[in-house]
Amino acid sequence: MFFQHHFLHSELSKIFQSLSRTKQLHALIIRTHLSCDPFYATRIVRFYAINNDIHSAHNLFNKTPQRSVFLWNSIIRAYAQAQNFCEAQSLFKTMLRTETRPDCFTYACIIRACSENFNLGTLRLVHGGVIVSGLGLDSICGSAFVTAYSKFGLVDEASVVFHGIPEPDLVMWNSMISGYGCHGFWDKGLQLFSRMRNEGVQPDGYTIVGLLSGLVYSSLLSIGQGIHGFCLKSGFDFNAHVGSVLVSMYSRCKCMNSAYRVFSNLSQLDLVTWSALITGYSQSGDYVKALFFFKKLNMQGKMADPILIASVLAAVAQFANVGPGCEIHGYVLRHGFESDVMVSSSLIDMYLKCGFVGLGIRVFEIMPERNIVSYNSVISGLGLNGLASQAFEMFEEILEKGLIPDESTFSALLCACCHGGLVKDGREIFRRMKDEFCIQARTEHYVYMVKLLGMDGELEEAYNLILSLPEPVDCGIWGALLSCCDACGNSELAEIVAQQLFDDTPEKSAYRIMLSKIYAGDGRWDDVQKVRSDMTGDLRKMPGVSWIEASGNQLLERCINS
DNA sequence: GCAATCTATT
Repeated sequence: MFFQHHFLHSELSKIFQSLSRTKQLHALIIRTHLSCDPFYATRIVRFYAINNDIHSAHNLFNKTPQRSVFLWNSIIRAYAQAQNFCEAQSLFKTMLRTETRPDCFTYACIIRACSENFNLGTLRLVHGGVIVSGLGLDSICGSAFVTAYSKFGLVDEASVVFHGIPEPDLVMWNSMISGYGCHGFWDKGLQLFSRMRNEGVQPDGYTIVGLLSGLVYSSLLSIGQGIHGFCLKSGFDFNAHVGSVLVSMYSRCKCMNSAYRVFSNLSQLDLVTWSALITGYSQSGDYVKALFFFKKLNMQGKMADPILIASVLAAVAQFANVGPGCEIHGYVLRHGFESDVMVSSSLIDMYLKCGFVGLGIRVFEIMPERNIVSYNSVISGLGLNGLASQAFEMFEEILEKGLIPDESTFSALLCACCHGGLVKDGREIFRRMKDEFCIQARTEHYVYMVKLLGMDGELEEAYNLILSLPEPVDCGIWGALLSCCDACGNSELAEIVAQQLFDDTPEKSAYRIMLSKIYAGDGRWDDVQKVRSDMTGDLRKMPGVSWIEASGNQLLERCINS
């Protein structure tokens, strides 16, 4: 008997990565009549869950009469991790009717499940339950609440929970800093970081990740560099997660040299880090490097995932060059990614942006399963290629199939109307979006409406539409009207619109260039001179360069604007 | 003894 116990303990201390080993161990425990012991049952339930055999885990749970809080937590967690929130919740409710009281870990698991399941109502109920059960000031439950409320975008509520805990632990600080970071409140995150250090709490990798994730604009580069400096001093740059977030921070800031430097110094590179680098090159317009690193990844025998493939295809689609896109299509077929909705939608997008409408539609037609994202890709691509009537046919198909159009669907349709000059259809679809589908118009929708009206000469109506919007109006919307004034040669309205833009965004030179161009068209050279002389230093426009590839030759076209 | 709250790429 002693031997058996000794043997079992040494076996249990190993991590069971294989289902067959778990089954062997389970059989052994049944033979030794230990299967009713909640200690062994908990371990085996956990092993089954790790090996994705939730059925066996549940069976064992059912057969164990004495259920400790550990055993309950294991089975609830197993369902929550398998995304079966219904079963997790129903087990939790059953648990509440037993004598075993849920502890902070039970609640933490349920709280997380509520946020992953987007169930705010249940989250609030659970919050009440936690307070009633006397765990209202517990920092483990508190951290889970801070994270959950943040995921719902309710950062203020998260902060109320955080400030209600008298002695926050490190995880609690980290949860709040991440909450701020995820919603772009990098300044509040930094303030909290400095408070935390003043109170003598040492940050860890999670803290740094939370801080860095808030830096989403290239104007925040120097803040990111400061945090990077702190990482170097504190030795956090060896942390794989921190390294990966540094790569993506520099990528977002379009600072690819630094991104690559961090990347090349990392000792363990996983797919997320590779993706961060490749996406960075893709989004900063360097598709050659994006493809180069994609190939390098493959040469190391690592397999890309749908997210990375979509990102590389987006890089290729920015250029009217279908060759590399076809190569990636081959890769997709070879590795069996064609059934992934995200991959197929990116392929459609790529082919249509490169002007290969037939190929894009073909990919769409053979997709086994189409969702609203795939339809949106097709509609937007058809619109770009001037095929507005086909775009509207697709819209009808969405409705026939019972799919629900979203904001992007209407964006794509309005864009199609702009390209085709379909003012009447544009007005109608804009009205239906609001009245019939109860979708609130966003900036991009107004930009398209203003363009559509303005290009048709209805400048006054476009202007009145903007005036009817609540303040502050996005500069993209005013900018759209300004370019319409340019196209219609209306310098009178252009002056009013431009003044609005100069007040809102004095640092953007594009609008000043546009106004000077409008004056020039009117022959008002004195005014041209005045606008130009207002532009000093950084506001001066760089000469534009653009190129297209035609039958293998690069045609370089240089336009001197200054 | 066992379960264990907070991290990165679209």
